[in-house]
Amino acid sequence: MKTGVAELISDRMDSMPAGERRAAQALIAGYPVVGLKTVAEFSQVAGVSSPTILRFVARLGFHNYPEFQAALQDELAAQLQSPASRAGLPQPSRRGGVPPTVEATLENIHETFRHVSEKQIADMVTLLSNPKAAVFLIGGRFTDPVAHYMAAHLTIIRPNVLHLAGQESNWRDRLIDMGKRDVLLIFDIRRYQESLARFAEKAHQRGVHIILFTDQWLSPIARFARHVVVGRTAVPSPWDSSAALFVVAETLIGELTRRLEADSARRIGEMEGLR
Amino acid sequence: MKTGVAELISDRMDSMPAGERRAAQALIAGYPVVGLKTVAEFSQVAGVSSPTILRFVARLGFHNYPEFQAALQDELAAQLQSPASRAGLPQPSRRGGVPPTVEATLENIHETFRHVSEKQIADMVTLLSNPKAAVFLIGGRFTDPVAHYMAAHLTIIRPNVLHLAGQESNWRDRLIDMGKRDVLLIFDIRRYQESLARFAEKAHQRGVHIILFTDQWLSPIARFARHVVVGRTAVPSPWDSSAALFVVAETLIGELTRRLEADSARRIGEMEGLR
DNA sequence: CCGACGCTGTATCGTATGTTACGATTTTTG
DNA sequence: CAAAAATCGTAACATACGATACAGCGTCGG
Repeated sequence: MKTGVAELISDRMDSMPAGERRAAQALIAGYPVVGLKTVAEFSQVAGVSSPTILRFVARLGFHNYPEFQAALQDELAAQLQSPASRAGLPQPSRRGGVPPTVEATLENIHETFRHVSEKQIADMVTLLSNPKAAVFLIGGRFTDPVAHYMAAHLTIIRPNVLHLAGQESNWRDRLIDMGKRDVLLIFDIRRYQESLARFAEKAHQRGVHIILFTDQWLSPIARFARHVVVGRTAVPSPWDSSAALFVVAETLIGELTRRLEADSARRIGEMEGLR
Repeated sequence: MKTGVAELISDRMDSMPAGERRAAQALIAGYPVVGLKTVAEFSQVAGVSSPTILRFVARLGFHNYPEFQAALQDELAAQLQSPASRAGLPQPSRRGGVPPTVEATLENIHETFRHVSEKQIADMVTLLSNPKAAVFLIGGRFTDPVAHYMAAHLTIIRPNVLHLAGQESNWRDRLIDMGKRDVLLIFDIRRYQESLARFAEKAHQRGVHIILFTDQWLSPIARFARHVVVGRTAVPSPWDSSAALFVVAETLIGELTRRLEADSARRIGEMEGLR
């Protein structure tokens, strides 16, 4: 039975000393190329000494280093030569390659983007690309980190970005600063938070453009939103998954960065100068 | 301009002597694996002598054999890292909707879970399932929201969970509370933050179990980590993507919830009662 | 607190590897 | 057809590579 080197590693990884484990991680990170280099180079990449590398390969069951390299080469040859190698056979042990909940997540992301048109994304990016208009972000109990993540990026590429966090009384007072040209990004999945809905309504009354990220059951805030992004959240797990919304957020960040390229490049340059 | 080795060969193939041409054909036939073997083996496969191999690589423009091998390795590394070559496009039916960056993200998630074994996940879950041991979470500039997201869930299903946020001086003092049984979850992708590394080292000296979420270039914290999760972050965008790490985090949350089902159900019940 | 064990790095050794010189053989050219 | 040129293989060489012995160090158990 020909068991792959990568599996050998993940099997015995935990029964290894610290140094050899570093070797294992370095090999996985640059698989399999670093294993084809010399022992000295390998050791340097892994940050350990040469003998540790040799002990590492010995623990995997090889009698010497060349034998270990030969195994890698055979594996590589088999992988590259078979034209059907694209289907994802490299892990014969694990069926489907990924755990079911991850598979569901992948499916969710895919499905989410089938319903979010590129035009919709472009429209939202346009809204966000006006540097005069302020951008506010807020989220619910589990989704606020996603809002935070998005805010961390937006702050870099454009001014007037504010993540509304902390005490409710804290951000409620920010309503006073919101005007017709401004944008409010809300993340809200079930169970939908009452406080968020109240906040959204007030903002809506002030003429703020609301962009809502929610799940397929639609937060009540959708009523006030200019744009609604529906992300699939169902996974075989006790929790809902926010991964799809996370990816949508990253996509918006990327697109907006592209759009503002000229301006944001100068801005980033200035920021570097301030260090 | 970096022209591939294979192209170099086909360019100059016809201006080669018979022996070197045999070498070229042998290399193309088993590309690039035979080129990574020793000169003697290469010569044997090609059916020529060692010096002929040397003259062959010299004609391609390389000064010596190791330089030639290094070029092959670089080429191979670049080829393996770009997902387009391998897993390719397993979904030819619905390639329409998703933008390229999303496609890359999906591929990243898939690839990430090829290297994270289920056993590794199970081990990490075991570490996290001890309610006596405290769990601390921290992240870098862009990844701290992911840590926050994970903390929000963990807090519900088990006690002694603390997200280290805010001022550096703030969480540094928390070291005093960390002991040998405790677990520290760190998210760190490039550019790796100096402050995080210092913190990790201190925690490591106190005997804390460190679980590291990083990118394929391995944060220096890997040196101190008991478990290292390598997430793919490359996307066709100015930013790196944290989506893969996000999904890993969700997976851990789900698995841990399942493991603690009995305890956490009672705990959640109590929480409901407190409203 | 102390002894034993295991892990890791430094230094050293033998050897396999890449490299070069030179002569044999084939191919080319006048 | 002969001489010259070019190509190729055999053999000797030097380097650097993998392998090993040993000592320092931290860690665990008594």
